[in-house]
Amino acid sequence: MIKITLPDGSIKEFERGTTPMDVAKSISEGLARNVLSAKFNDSIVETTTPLTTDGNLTLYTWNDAEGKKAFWHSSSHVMAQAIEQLFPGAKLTIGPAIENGFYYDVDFGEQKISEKDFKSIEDRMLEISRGKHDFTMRSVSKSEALDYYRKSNNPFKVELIENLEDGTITFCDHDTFTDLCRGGHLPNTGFIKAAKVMSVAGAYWRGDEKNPQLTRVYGITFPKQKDLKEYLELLEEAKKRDHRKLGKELGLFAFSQKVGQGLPLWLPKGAALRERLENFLKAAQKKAGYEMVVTPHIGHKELYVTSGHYAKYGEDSFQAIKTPNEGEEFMLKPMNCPHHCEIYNSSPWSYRDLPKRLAEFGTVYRYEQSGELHGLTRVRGFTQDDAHIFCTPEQLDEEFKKVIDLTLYVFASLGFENFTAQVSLRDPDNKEKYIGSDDVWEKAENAILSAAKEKGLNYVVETGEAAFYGPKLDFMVKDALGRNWQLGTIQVDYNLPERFDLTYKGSDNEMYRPVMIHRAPFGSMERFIAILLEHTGGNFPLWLMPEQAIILSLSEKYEKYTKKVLNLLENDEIRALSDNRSETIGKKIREAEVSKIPYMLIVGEQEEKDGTVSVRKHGEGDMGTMSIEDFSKLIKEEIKSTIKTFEV
RNA sequence: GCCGAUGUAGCUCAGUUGGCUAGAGCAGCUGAUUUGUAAUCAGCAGGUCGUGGGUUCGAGUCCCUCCAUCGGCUCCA
Repeated sequence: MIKITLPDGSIKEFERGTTPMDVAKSISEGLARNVLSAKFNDSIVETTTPLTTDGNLTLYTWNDAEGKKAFWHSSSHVMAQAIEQLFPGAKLTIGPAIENGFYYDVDFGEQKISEKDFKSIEDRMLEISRGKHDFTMRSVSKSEALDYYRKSNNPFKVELIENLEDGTITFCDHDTFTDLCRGGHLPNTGFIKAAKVMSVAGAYWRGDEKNPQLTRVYGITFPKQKDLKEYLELLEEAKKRDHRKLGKELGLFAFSQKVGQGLPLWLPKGAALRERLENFLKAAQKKAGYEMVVTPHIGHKELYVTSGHYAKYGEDSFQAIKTPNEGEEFMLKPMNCPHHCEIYNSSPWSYRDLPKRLAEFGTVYRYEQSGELHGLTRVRGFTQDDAHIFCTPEQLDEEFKKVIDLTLYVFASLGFENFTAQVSLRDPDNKEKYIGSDDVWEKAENAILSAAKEKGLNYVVETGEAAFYGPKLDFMVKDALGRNWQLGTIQVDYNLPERFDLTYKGSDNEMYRPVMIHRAPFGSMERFIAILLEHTGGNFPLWLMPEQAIILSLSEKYEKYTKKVLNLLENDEIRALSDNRSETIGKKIREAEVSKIPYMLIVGEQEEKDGTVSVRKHGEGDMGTMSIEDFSKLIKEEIKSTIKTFEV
């Protein structure tokens, strides 16, 4: 007999060789019907794996992330089988579960796959599922495994197996299908009741551009048809919050083929919105001891040779601009740091002057490959809410933590609660991608890790994600479709101070090297506004709204009173519009609702007589009649409650 | 840049197997209406069908080039 401990702490005895499925059955028939996968002593096992020792067992259903993972991982086997049957000769590579569904990378060889084929793949998948084929794992020797895939002429699987250790290799079989697999499956294919092939895309073998390109087939499956329907509806809803669509509808920004791809044009309402955001951050930065600077949009090539950016990005950036007579080369600035270093160098500093915090809303231009551009989130010309802090090594820790506070303040003020903090470190196996010595990198990485820890940030560590001159702490936020974007960033840099020979005089009259912090709480105005649009669906906090209220007159007869109300609101610095057209009030309300104006003030005979407005709130409806002063007060209170001042 | 898809009026979309002068709703303009909480009525105007080439008696429709956009990959100072 063995002792199995369940998550609730209870311990039950079972025959040696009992399976997780048997345990589920012993608890309840219902659980047994719903159990999808299991974890035994920290490793994922099949529901049919015989348990031979005492241990902790967790059973997973569709409601657990692990359950979904097993579901989708198993589904990728089923899709692979369907593809193999429909596209004979297609070579399978890898097919993992992802956040929403799964994919399989396939070498289709000469065959083509497109959206037209999706339906037949889905149908075949469901056909296979209905067969209720068991997933069964078996161990194979390395030579056996290699033999199997050499015979089927699949160099990808051969390569994978060559990198595996003999004795650890397992295959998974279901129906007539066999795949190299580590495990973690549903009991059988019958659980899959709904299947959808979502899209195809090119993907490089092992994620390397130099390798051949495979076709990645994305799919998703569900235990109920209804779940699939809901998922697709959710995607439709998310599309309504797409910032590209909202930005156009709300008149915030536009693009022009003539101006060039990835170069946003800010329309009056969008420009005003940006300005409000800038002023919000400027006020906080002023309190935090930053000073504003302004630098040009171009810089001499030598500037970037010094910074190292030229060596790293010179070939892959907008090319140099030349002066007509002297042939001097200037680059469009891709970042502000070199300019700020030269501001630092414009006068000598004492340790007493530090930290020096230089801030600039600096517009930069980067050549992003055309396929990488994406609305406002990935553009070729954008404005960073940039600042560089030059401090002594002793001040670094404190300064870094202050920047975390500022960033958290920004995020909290704009309602970004679900962000991920990511510490991006150097890839220790690819040191040639970075500049600077090991010693300096170690110092910088430790500074970030300890600050993040001390601030109690819930962070993940990603190696190989650092900037080429230093490690970073990034604040990632998801868009409407769940894609992660880096917004705020804080970076520690010992390298540029070296390259620009930045110095300060210490208390001992010796010269020292300052440390530099690069930071941008928004990241860029463009990306931040894009993500904010997707989070709010265009219903920004009242203080940011292009228009806060619109006065809707019942008929042209009340034009005079409308003007009076408008004037009073303007006196109170409320951004308001008026609509005096000879349209029905229903139409005016509808248009105001569609354009997401937070408050509608309806005025007619009664209001004019009493000096009041009839207030309607966007998305909510009639709030009743109140005096103009009371309405002003209402607006002011709402703004006050959503935006707090930054406390240092 | 690579793989796949898309591109018709300001916006959302129709447009048969290639066949008369490319349609609709909304927005716009003109007029009527003077309105009480999500679309008043009528009329008018608006398109080199993304671009350039080709096939054809004939191309929005078929083929190629380029451009832009969308979903991914790679990249992201």
